[in-house]
Amino acid sequence: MQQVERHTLRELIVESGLKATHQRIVVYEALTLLHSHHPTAEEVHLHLKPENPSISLGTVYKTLDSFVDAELIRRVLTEEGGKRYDANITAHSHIYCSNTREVIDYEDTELEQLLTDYFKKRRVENFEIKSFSVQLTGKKVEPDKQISISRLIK
Amino acid sequence: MQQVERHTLRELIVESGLKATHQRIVVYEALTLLHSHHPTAEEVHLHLKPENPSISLGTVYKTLDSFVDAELIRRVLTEEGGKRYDANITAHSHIYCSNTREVIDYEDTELEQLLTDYFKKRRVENFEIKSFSVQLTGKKVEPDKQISISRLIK
DNA sequence: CTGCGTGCAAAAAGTTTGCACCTGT
DNA sequence: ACAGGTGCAAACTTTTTGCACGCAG
Repeated sequence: MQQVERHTLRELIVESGLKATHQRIVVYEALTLLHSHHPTAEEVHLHLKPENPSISLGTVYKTLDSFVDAELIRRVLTEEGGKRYDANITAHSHIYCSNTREVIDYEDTELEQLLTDYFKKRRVENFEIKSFSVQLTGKKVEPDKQISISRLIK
Repeated sequence: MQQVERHTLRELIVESGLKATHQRIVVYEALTLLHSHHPTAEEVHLHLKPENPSISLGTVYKTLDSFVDAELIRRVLTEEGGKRYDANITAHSHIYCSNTREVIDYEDTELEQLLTDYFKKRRVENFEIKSFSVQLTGKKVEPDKQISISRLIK
């Protein structure tokens, strides 16, 4: 997902039944670039403004909504109450750091497999499950090596 | 949790180091009553108004924040972007219905145990995990008996 | 050329804050 | 008595909406 060129983004958008406008392409591109940030609409807009001064925040909101509807991207669950978006729609989990309020990707194929197997045999009553993910909450513990210059400058 | 009388609620609040004011007691009570709704601050306020006309929405917001800080209740993760609260702080998971936008409790001790065991042996790097929960997303499938008059009227 | 998408600005929703007054301990 | 909590209203943040214009198919 890291290095997808514009041509492919356009195709993905068209395949979802949406018009591939310039705005949609750059919003999608921004999401893949900022994927580890799980950005808000405003963060996407901020990121795009320098290169695309005319793009409006309203359009970013509408675009993200269309993408979610089209299942091109997904909303990230959050305790904070804001809307965050994730271009990575493959099965993966998230860790919420209650200190920094970040949402960090947690990719663990063994865990995904464990749950896939579990839900294969155990159906939930009156419910058609589309996806599942594990939400971990905790606190980042900085390893020594991460006490770098950027920290000391502050 | 269903049937906790006011005396006990008061004790829980005091034990968390908070003053047991009338407002806090009724807010907590409302949360336990509406627990399956995972209400927002506004829904709690609406529920309380008839019996407590003078309680202000601002106080409900502040009270819920204090309760979360005191770990008396927890925020419910949501895709919608609003803040929802849950008085049930025991390990349990949630199902999000993309049709009705409800968050439904999913209690499955086998699942909780599976995950507890899994995370007991597998520590997450640079992270101190405090809690985890599984988020299922899907669509409610109404069983026949639920096709009731209210549906046909529409 | 046609309808969906965009930009803009205003409005609505949701949440926080400041401050004078009140109340549990 | 006094620290902490409450009510109220204003401010702020975030998201949605309506509409005239623009552009992809």
